[in-house]
Formats: sequence, structure tokens, C-alpha cells
Amino acid sequence: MTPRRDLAGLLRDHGIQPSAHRVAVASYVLSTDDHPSAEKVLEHARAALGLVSRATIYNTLNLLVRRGLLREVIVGEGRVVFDPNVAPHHHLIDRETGRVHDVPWDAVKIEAPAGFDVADVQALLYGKAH
Amino acid sequence: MTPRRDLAGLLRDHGIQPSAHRVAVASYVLSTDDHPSAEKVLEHARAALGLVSRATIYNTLNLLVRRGLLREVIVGEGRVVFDPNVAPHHHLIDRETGRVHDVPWDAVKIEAPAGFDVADVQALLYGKAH
DNA sequence: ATCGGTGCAAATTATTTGCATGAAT
DNA sequence: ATTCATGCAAATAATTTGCACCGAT
Repeated sequence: MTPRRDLAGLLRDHGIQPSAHRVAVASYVLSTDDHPSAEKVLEHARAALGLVSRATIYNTLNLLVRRGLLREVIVGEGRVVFDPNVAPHHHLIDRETGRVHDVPWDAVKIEAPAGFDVADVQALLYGKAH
Repeated sequence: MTPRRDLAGLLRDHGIQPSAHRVAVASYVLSTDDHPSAEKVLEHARAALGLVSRATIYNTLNLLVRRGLLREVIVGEGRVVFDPNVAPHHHLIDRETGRVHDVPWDAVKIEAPAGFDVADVQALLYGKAH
């Protein structure tokens, strides 16, 4: 497989110049399972770097998505969240905490409707821990 | 069951005063399987009534949703659409035409993740007709 | 010297809200 | 007369874009 030395190397391998801001954003968003919003990514970036523009966050997140390192997930109700797990899987939203959890791909089975080729499925499960 | 005489009666039964605008909006959006956006509902309302404010459309749609006659569905990529089918079911988005189709509830089976009560599931299938 | 990344402000898009007018009860 | 729906414009919220600047190659 792709030998990955470090974050900067990973970014470069995906055609992204590893600027300080991009590395800071990537080091958080590519290794968390928080499913952060753009706003939360901005907070983390500011904690790490001081002054960061919101536009830079959006630009960087969009770039990571375009390059296949990150996935944008719309978890209903207009919430948009980012997930470094780019393999096929689903999501569960805890209605009490708002937290988003990954759900394994094969926990959901679909019977494709007649007359359609289903290329992708995104299941959103809403529930709560018990 | 609730004896439903006409649209105005249906609205009244749900605590909605059947103004001309509301009846016009409802008569389209409650009987179509187009899964229209707010904008498309506005077009139809204008075709039927002439001058209609966008705000009135949003107010009316939100009212219908609040009263349980309509469901708001977010079909990925920021598209928001309205569906008069308020019974549990899923959706399939045709990637070529953009059209949204209803998918029967039991076409999708989930194995609830350990430790969670799943109260609701919304599956979005992306594909194309063949 | 050039290229590309960043900050800022302005633009965009979708939606909501406040307010005054006018219609319906 | 009072209530409530409507139109309009302004407010909001989330995201994108244009542009000037600045640092790194």
C-alpha cells in the first residue's frame, strides 16, 4: 500500500500542498471520530493557530473532500458534518447528545426497488443510547 | 376514519384555516408524488394564483409539516423537498433525472447497533433507472 | 519573479421574521 | 371590531467567491 510517512506526506500524496493551516486542519479532522461541523473545525484550528479565517476552513475542508480524504455527511435537519471515514458506512445520530456515530455498512440491508440500479445508500439512524 | 369532504375540510380538520393560498398550495403539494422543492411549489402557486410571496409558501409548507400533513425530506446535497406521504418510508434519488421516488419501508432492514435504541431510519438510495 | 495560500469583505442562496395592510369572521 | 393571512423587505445563517497581500519556492 501507499507508504505514508506523515501528515504532510499524506497531503502531498493527494496533490495538496501542506501549508501550516492545512496540516492543522487535517491533523484534527482526519483523525477524529467527532464528526465535526465546519464551525467546530474552525474552533480547533484557532486553538492551534490563532487567527484563521472561516473561508480558509471551508476551502480546506472542500479540498480534502475533493481529494477523497474526507467525506461530507448531511445528518438531517440541515446539519453538515465531516467524516474521515471514507469507506462506505452509515450513521447514527444520538438524539440526546447530538453525537454522530458510524454504523457498519452491512448493518443495513437493502432490497433494491425494481427497475433501479442502486449505486449508493446512505442510511441515517436516529436513536439514543440505552 | 375521518370523513374527508374536500381539501378545505381536510385543512380545517387539522386546525388550518383554508385560505385561498393555502388551498392552492395544499392541492398541489398534498397530491403530487413529484417531491417538489419550496421553489417548485412557489411556481405552481403562481401559475394558479398569480402573485404569491415566497414567504407565504414557506409559511404554508411549514404549517402543513407542523400539522402532520406533509413531510420535509433532505435528499442529500442540500436539496430540501416535500412529501405528502407521511407514513414511514425511504427515498431513492435518480442521479440522472434528479427525481425522487418513494421506497417502501420494509425494503430496508437494519440491524440496530449494540447499545442503541433506534427510533427512526431514513435511507437515501442513490441510483438510476435501468 | 512567480505561484499559491490566506484573510477579509462582499456576494450568494435558502429560509425566517417583523410589520403594516387588507380580508374574513 | 378583531383575528389572522399576506406581501414585502429586512434579517439570518451557511457557504462561496473576488481580490489584494504575503510568504515560500
